[in-house]
Amino acid sequence: MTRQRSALTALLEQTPDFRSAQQLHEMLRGQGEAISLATVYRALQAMAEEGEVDVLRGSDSELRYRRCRRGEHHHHLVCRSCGHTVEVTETVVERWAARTAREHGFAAVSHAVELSGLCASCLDKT
Amino acid sequence: MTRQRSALTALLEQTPDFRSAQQLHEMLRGQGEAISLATVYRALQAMAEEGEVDVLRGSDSELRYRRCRRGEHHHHLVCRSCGHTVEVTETVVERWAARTAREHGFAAVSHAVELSGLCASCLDKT
DNA sequence: ACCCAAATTGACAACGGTTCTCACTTTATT
DNA sequence: AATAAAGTGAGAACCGTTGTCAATTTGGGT
Ligand SMILES: [Mn+2]
Ligand SMILES: [Mn+2]
Ligand SMILES: [Zn+2]
Ligand SMILES: [Zn+2]
Repeated sequence: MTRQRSALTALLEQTPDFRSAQQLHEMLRGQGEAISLATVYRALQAMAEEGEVDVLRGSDSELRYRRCRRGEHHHHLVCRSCGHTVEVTETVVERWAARTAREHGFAAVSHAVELSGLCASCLDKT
Repeated sequence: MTRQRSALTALLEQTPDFRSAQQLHEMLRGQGEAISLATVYRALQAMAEEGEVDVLRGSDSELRYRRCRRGEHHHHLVCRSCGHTVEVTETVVERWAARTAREHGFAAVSHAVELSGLCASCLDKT
């Protein structure tokens, strides 16, 4: 565990919304940390493989990362305006996915499910 | 409607699986069509905006396109080995998405749902 | 068929996020 | 302190995609 990694880990711990590698890098620089962009990318992808952070790809092509509270499998409801994120755990979708796969003779099926909309507070501001 | 566009349209019509812009370009070149890669990109993105083709982004960062049979909203069950694609229309997920959004005070919620696994024929080959 | 404005095309440069390279520094172990 | 292994930084390279702009093609009016 290096200085750079623990700085990133600490930052993720106090960042509630999904952020891109570049955003996280800027945030670290902004608070005086000396760290390179390449290191941020490497650390994030290592954490993602370990399941320590969740990865999300928006409509654009850039990945965004988040330290999620619950360790178990879940999905995200993300505000497309402010980024506010709600973790959603429910078995309805998992059952649907399993049933659909079985009906079509598929196996080893994984699913990608994300919801994006406008959160209550963003709706108030209009 | 130009020569290039109709060639691409015809190709998509007889291509059952999701293909990338570059793959489609190579296929057209392979059958003797003179068409540039930029034109393929432009045509595909126009068709996507018109809803004439569906767009899917896999684990990598490249987009894949497919002329889907049903025009209404649906999801895809894709074989990660051979690309074989099944269109899935069911209301379970839509209801779950709407309910979840409402429970958390979100509005204007859209959902991205994709299933990927191994199809029956790919399973046989093992 | 001809004219012409508008749309489309092709070759190539540019872009943006990400990954690679490799010399150097830091870490962990003895 | 000595040493091997792991991590880092700067910048180049990568790759799918989008932009540029001159040249070509298209379609509607005549
Ligand atoms: Mn799930
Ligand atoms: Mn749906
Ligand atoms: Zn919001
Ligand atoms: Zn298959």
